[in-house]
Amino acid sequence: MPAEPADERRSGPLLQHLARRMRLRSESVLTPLGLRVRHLVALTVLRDSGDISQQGLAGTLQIDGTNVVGLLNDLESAGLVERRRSPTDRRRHVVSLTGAGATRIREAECALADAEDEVLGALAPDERELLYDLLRRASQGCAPTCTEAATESPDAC
Amino acid sequence: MPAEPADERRSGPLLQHLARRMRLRSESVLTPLGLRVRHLVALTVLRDSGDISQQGLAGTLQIDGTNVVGLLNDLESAGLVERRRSPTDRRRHVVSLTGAGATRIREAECALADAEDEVLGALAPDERELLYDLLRRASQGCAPTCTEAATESPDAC
DNA sequence: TAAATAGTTCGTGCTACACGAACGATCGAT
DNA sequence: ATCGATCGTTCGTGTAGCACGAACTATTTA
Repeated sequence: MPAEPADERRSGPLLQHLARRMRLRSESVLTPLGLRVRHLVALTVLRDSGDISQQGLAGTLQIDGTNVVGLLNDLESAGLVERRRSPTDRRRHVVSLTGAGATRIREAECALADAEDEVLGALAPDERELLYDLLRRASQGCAPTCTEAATESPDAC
Repeated sequence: MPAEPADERRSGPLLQHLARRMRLRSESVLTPLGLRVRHLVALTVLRDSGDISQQGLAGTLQIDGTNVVGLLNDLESAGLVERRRSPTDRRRHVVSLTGAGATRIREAECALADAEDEVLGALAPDERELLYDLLRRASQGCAPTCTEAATESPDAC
């Protein structure tokens, strides 16, 4: 047998696992704030990527455009985001975070402290910060639409 | 207003976001291997945490015990895991990864290379390795059952 | 003017799960 | 030896998240 038993460890399954645990923990905490997890995900994306069209948001969140409508209806009726018509293309809506939205995100993040403590309890504070930084950069890296990368597939496995 | 606008950045939403992207990307790749994402998550947990009861697996995966049965039925009929009665408590099933299961994980991880490249494309190879290490340690940290921590809630936010 | 595009609304269907009930096998306590 | 609790199993039911398609309006582009 070969010495190395194929060191092909992928983050995918671990990401799924931790995300599930985090989601279950977060839901009960977020409910009193009138938010679902997906709302907070959308708000966070919006905060990190700035103004964006609904189509762009659908691409980033990887959800169907028709479902973006309902998601934004929730957030807009709560005053957390704003839909303005794009001046350059009046078909488009430019979605942006409001001041209230930014505040609500901070409140939610604060409320999530316990959930994060439970799920990431094994990590030291500086490690959690490192994790956050990696996740944020990975998230922004494929922000606009990764879908365009579907063509290239240099599978050298 | 205070100088610091509350630097309460949480990893939760980013975890959800990236996990979703990763899951969507992974599904099509895993299908030819006869696996769903949740199967690979279970196998990975099983590999990392060693033998475990079904109840313990339900706690770690945070899914209902009745659904663990079906999940393990899939994996066992594919020869990837084994159910043996515990010698100390014959009510229990001790679930363990088989050699074929370990092999299949490696195959799956290999096949997931493209998906990971797309989702984590913004990270350098050593950063991805770092991310994997953090995720794995966080995952193992709350392995047995975090549920016991539900009682304590020293919310000092 | 015609065709394509962004967003909206509605309906349909699928999948993942939670949850409860009922059952057999087994353990623990009495 | 008996009884209640526990583990795993099977079945059924319900719900939530989403994808997908159709039809429509407003707008841009060819």
